[in-house]
Amino acid sequence: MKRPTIHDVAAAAGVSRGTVSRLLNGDKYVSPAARVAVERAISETGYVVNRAARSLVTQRTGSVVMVLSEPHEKLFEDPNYSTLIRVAIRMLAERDLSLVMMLAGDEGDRERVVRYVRGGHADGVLLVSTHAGDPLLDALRTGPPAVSCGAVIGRETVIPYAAADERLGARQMTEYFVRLGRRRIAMITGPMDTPGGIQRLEGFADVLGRKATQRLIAHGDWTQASGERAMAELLERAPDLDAVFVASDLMAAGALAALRAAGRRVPDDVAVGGFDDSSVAVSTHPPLTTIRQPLAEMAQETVRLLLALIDGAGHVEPVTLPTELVIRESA
Amino acid sequence: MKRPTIHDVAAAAGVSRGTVSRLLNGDKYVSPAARVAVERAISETGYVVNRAARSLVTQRTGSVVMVLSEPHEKLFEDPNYSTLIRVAIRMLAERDLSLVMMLAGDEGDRERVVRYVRGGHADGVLLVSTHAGDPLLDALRTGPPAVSCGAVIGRETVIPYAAADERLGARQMTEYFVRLGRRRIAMITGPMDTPGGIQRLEGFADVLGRKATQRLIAHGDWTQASGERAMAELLERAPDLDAVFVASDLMAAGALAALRAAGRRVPDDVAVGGFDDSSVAVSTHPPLTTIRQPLAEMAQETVRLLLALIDGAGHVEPVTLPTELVIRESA
DNA sequence: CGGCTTACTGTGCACGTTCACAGAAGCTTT
DNA sequence: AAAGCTTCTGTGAACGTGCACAGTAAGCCG
Repeated sequence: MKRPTIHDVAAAAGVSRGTVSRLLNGDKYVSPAARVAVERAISETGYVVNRAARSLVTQRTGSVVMVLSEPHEKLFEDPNYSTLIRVAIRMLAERDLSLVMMLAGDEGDRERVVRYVRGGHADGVLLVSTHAGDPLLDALRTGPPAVSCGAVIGRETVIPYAAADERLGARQMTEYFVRLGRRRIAMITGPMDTPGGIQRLEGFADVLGRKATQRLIAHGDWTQASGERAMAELLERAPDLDAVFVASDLMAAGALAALRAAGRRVPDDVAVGGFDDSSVAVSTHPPLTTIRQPLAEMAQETVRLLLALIDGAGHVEPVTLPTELVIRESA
Repeated sequence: MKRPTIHDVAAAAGVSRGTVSRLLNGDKYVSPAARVAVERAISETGYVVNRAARSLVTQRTGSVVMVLSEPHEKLFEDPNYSTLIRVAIRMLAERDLSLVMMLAGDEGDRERVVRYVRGGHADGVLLVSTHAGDPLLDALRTGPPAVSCGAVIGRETVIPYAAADERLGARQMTEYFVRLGRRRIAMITGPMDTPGGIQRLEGFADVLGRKATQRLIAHGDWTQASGERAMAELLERAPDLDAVFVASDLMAAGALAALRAAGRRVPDDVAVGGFDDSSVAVSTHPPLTTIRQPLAEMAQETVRLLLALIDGAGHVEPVTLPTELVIRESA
């Protein structure tokens, strides 16, 4: 039992291939009579266009590829990806585009992605958590349009993006600590080759100025374990700290564990602030005071930019969205 | 600048299309001389096969679709999906298959999935968290092979799956509570139209027999909020409980919050056991004693089953993998 | 009535592969 | 020396679609 083709539909409707094709592609020149005949024929035969055949002639694939650049072990530890994936699937589906997922954690993966994209297998590329200097970036300069959720360090002008105002968020948290009367405010940053790593530290320094000494700054890699390590390190270097701004909720969960192990009470002895307002923020004890990123909107805007480019827009402006302080119990 | 085709490669190598195609598809009849010439021509021209053209003639698409059946709001709240996605992408990539993601949360989504699959746009279907009686199941009876990660209630014999031994895991936790000397052991289950909902309750009842009264059982829907609600409900109905087995770590995180709100100490007053050993298990306070599911292996086996079916295996046996008790601080 | 526009329809070709087939060349067997 | 393998190669057809183009019919205008 073969799948019906456009020929079968045409025959059943008593018209030619061309007319069926025109209806399918929204051409205006189809008579009402032909329209109903074809529509009936389509539902009778259960016809579905063959994307491969269509791609072959249109040179479009009907799919967008999401490239996840985290090394494999850490991938997805952060629940934020979920929102992005969900929103992307939904928005693309409305345009009849499907979402293909690829990993770019190691060299082999990256090569595969490049082959895939260069081979014309996707109409657009959705970059996620791409680090500065990723060799993928050069390889993707030619080919279909690419956008990123979150800026790509060093390519801000080349690769359009939608992102939260990281720097603003960091300022909001730091100012809040200051308002609370905290004196020795430390920070645990993300990796310094990601926008979240760099810009959240910048916002922190914006507020504290020269008081933001190296001694009070430690670095993590977004994982919970790294947050715990960094916190232990800070407690050693600066036992008198009374607040810590952690650049992600997940790392903050690690920091809480380290503080507990050291016998510090939160928020009494040490105030803790996270970033993201992800689902872990409410499952820690105490629940995290954090900075909310409008993740759904970011995802939405990112996809919107990509769709615009796919539709032929020569240039689109990056989008920056405001963050918001969410006060819970950790500070 | 057009993309090179197989013709260009053939011309550059001084052979015919056929020879290039044979090399590409691993046919054994290619002379060593031709082989090197073609390989050089491929790398010189940067040739990549056009999947659309290939699909057209082979009737294969080179892609597998993962269908996520959770309603949209809850989707991905559980970090377990991450592992599955990651493993699936990797394993499929090795076979040059790409992973397409689709949602099947509402009627419109489901229709899209059916059209997609029926239209022959995927070589296989990977079902995730499909609930009993999902209309999708009937629609997918014809078409490419489908497997599920975790059994599909009511279709265990029709849709092959790889799953953890849910019932065993529930027994392990319940027995552990008994060993600890707990007397009034309650349970918060998952939704009763999912295997995790049903079988974890069965394991619980296996151990406690008639002591597993309705009064000590509450139901959640896997979300953290539902865990919190269910715990509050249990505390009301059975204030004397001294242990609670929660069918997922995420719900257990919610239960911990409810217990804390009620002033119960964990594990002193109430022992809490989770299920999954997901990332939230270590970010709660206290860290959760839980049942580890071998998620990576489950994902791996699921994909393996699907690949076997795609390769033409007429029938494959479902796989059940053992669980393991992980003792932390909550019990 | 001829010419011009508008609304619609059918047809041939191209897209880039794979596959079946035919055939050539070299080697072994009868 | 003929016949039969084995190894390798080239060629035509087919996959199902969209698009450019040609063509038809009807309506309108002068």
